[in-house]
Amino acid sequence: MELSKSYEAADSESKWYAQWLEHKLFSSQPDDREPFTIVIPPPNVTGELHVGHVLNNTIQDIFIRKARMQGKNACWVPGTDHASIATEARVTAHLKSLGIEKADLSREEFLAHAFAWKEKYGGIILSQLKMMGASCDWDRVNFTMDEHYYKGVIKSFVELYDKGYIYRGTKLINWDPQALTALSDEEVYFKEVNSKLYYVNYLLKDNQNEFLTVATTRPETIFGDTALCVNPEDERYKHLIGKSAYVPIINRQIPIISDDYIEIGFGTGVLKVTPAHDKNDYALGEKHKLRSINILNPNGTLNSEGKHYSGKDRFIVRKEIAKELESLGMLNKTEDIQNSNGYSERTHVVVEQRLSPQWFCDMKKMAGPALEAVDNGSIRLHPAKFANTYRHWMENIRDWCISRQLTWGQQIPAWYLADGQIVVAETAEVALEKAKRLNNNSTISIDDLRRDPDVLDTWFSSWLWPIEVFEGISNPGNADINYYYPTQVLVTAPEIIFFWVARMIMSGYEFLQEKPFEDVYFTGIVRDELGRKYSKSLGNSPDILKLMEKYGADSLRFGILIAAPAGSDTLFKESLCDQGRHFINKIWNALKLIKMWEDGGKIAETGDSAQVEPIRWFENTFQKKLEEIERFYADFNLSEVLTNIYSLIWDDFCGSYLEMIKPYNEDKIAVSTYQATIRFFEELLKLLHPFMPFITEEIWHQLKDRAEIDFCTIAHYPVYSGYDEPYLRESEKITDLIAKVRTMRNEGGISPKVPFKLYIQAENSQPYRDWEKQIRQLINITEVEYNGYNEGNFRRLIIKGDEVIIPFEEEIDVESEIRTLNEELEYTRGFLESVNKKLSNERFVQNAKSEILEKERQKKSDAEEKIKAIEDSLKRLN
RNA sequence: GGGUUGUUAGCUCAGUUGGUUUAGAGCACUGCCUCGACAAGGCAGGGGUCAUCAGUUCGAAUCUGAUACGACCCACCA
Repeated sequence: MELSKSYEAADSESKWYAQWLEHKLFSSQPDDREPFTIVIPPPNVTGELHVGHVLNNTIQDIFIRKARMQGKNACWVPGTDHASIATEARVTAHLKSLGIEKADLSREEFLAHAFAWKEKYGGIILSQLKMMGASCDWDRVNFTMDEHYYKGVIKSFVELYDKGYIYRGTKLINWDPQALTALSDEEVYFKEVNSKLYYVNYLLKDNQNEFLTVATTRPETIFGDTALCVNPEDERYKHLIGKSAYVPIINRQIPIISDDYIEIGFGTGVLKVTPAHDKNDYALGEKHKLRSINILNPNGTLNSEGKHYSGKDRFIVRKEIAKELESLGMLNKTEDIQNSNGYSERTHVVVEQRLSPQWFCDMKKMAGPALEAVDNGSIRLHPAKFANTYRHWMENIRDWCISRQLTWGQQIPAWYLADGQIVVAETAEVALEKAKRLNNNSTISIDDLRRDPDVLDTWFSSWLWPIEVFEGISNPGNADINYYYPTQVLVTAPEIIFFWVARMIMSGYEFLQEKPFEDVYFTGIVRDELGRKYSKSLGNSPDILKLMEKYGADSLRFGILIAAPAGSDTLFKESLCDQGRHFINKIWNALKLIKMWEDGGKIAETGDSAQVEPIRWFENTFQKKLEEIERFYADFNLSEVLTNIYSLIWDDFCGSYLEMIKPYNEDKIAVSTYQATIRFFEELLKLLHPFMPFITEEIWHQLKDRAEIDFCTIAHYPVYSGYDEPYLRESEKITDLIAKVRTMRNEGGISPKVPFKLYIQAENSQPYRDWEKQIRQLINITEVEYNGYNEGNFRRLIIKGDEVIIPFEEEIDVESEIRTLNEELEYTRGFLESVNKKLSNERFVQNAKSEILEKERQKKSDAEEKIKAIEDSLKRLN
């Protein structure tokens, strides 16, 4: 069959993916083999593939594919996350566009709409993962709102409640005024912003002509002020402690208290205390038994405490109240300052502190074993530096606010009785039984129980992911969880180390008394070529689908992996995909060359001993590189793995080996050489397969006829078996000779087409004799003569300690010849001197390891030989 | 404020416990080459006082300290 001129990625990719699925190559069931399990970090069900997903999922695919080829039972579990805030917002907006208000719907109706929406639009990302070549077990797709998953989350809640870890309490929490829900500390991010510092005057009760000036960034919160506070040591204000002042506008009388929390030098040294809207103020309020006045509605507008500002948004009030204060003469001045504000991770609006009753989970007990696991290396983080970050967070862990005022999510399994009693149970029926027992009253009916309307934080379901995808909580002790858990590698972004990774470790030990995974590989952040994060607002995100269409999934995978150094960010640009495409083209052309031999009858039945050396050389080179590649894999350094495979294929196989064995003119290639070449090609395809699954599968099949189930995807991965280092060093003489002759031709302007004769002066000429055929072929040599010294003004090259003489028909420039040799002589002498300096240093000879000493001696004798050869050459020239 | 981390060629990065040459790769750049796999290519070449200073050592890109600039994380700011 005629090969096409170039590789057609689109056809090949859809063809092979379909075949892989048809033959169930990605499916996994427990068996006798060693399991190798990865659970995907579940993308939001609303999500679409972006460049970060490509990096993350390609890495997982590489690990999974390699493990599969190494004979392990590879299982990659895919799925999506219900992402309660994001999805609820999307569904609500969608309904609105249809003229339906969420407020008009019952809980059940809304959920029905949400599930319908999810069925229709959700999970696009999973089909996009397939386009990327991800070898997930698609029979195991999980969703965090699946029936078993929902049940597992509820069960875990009840279990933790019964243990006393989960409790209900009224605390100051982070409030998202747009999503109208509580948030955990992790869902708030801080950003430096330009803002104004307002200096507001508070009149003193005792002397209505005097005032205290308070510097605040939030003048709209004065309605919630319940004290002023100064440092007890502050000489300016000492006499006022215990007195009172009036809040401007509303003229409420508030006490002036003291606390050493106040920094004398900061602002005016006077703090207005607003316990309902600030964490530190809240603490002060508790300590000094102050009133707490909530001035905000849930949506961020002021409530009736805000008097004539009631109903207006906090930011509008801030501007208006400044004007009013100014008109009243109570605004001393304003200053521009930089301060940091907390924003909602989901809606990106400024978060408010709000006092409200919520559900919390006490994490302190769970943190113990989780911290221990990372400290003692039972779980390894890559790069290891993240262990410090992890430890710091774990040691300072705070209670987790797990309730959300939303509908889309697992509803909290808590029921309230009329008197405020709380019953927590997996179902209403069990809750009723518990309520009856609790009150010793069998007349309580289901109607007396009111279920908490709130749902759980999405992360309260995600933290069970490695367990519940195998139904380890809803159906404990089943065959899957016993076989696949703990999983092997987790590949994720460092941003969610606290959100997710740390919590999975805690839940693993809490629910299964076992770690969830052995290694955690943190990818870097993918940035554009200017080092900026990809973001919607910058509009710099590449369209992944277009890139795949243009370059193919393999090239995209190549592009993103080659630029992803271990432990730091990835700078991505489209030209990297181009490099991937060039690479594919190179491999394709190697295939074409080999096919040409077959089709052109270039294969000879008889053996050819002249091709023994290239085969031996490549075998050793391959093994040497394989050793390095395995080392980089062990270090999770995938870009270096790929770089090495790339150069092994491009430089060593195509650039050197194929050129060495390529039949010229009427020559033929021995069938043994041909078979060795096919074998090498196969080994290379296997090495590359985890990175570029499609092109390798395509060539795997083009290379020879195969049985129906013979796929590169399940071929046996190459095994390192050692190599002959002295042999490889010896053959450097040949590559050195070839390169030097080419350089000489280049510099002398002598065309590669001009053939010439070679004289080689060498103590041991055997290596040159073994490679003579290749030498003649690669640098166009008509004849090689050994140790037959030739008089005359000829070019001389020094190969290690050997001398190579090239006679030309034309005159050569003796002067430049001498100059070149002198330069080399000078360099080598300098080098020898540095070696001698070391060797004549007694302390070096005494202290250095014997192998290093040996190396230095080898360097010395090499350099001396070389100097002698150069000097001989110079003598003959003079 | 606490912590982590970085600074090596024009760009992106390697450089293993200090000693494989007087520091490497890819991309970019320069020259030559359409020669029967491949111009999406081949062959060759130029380019770095390893951020700065001091120290340890027989020996430092590598270890220590300081300085400069940068990145990130946590806490937090009236």
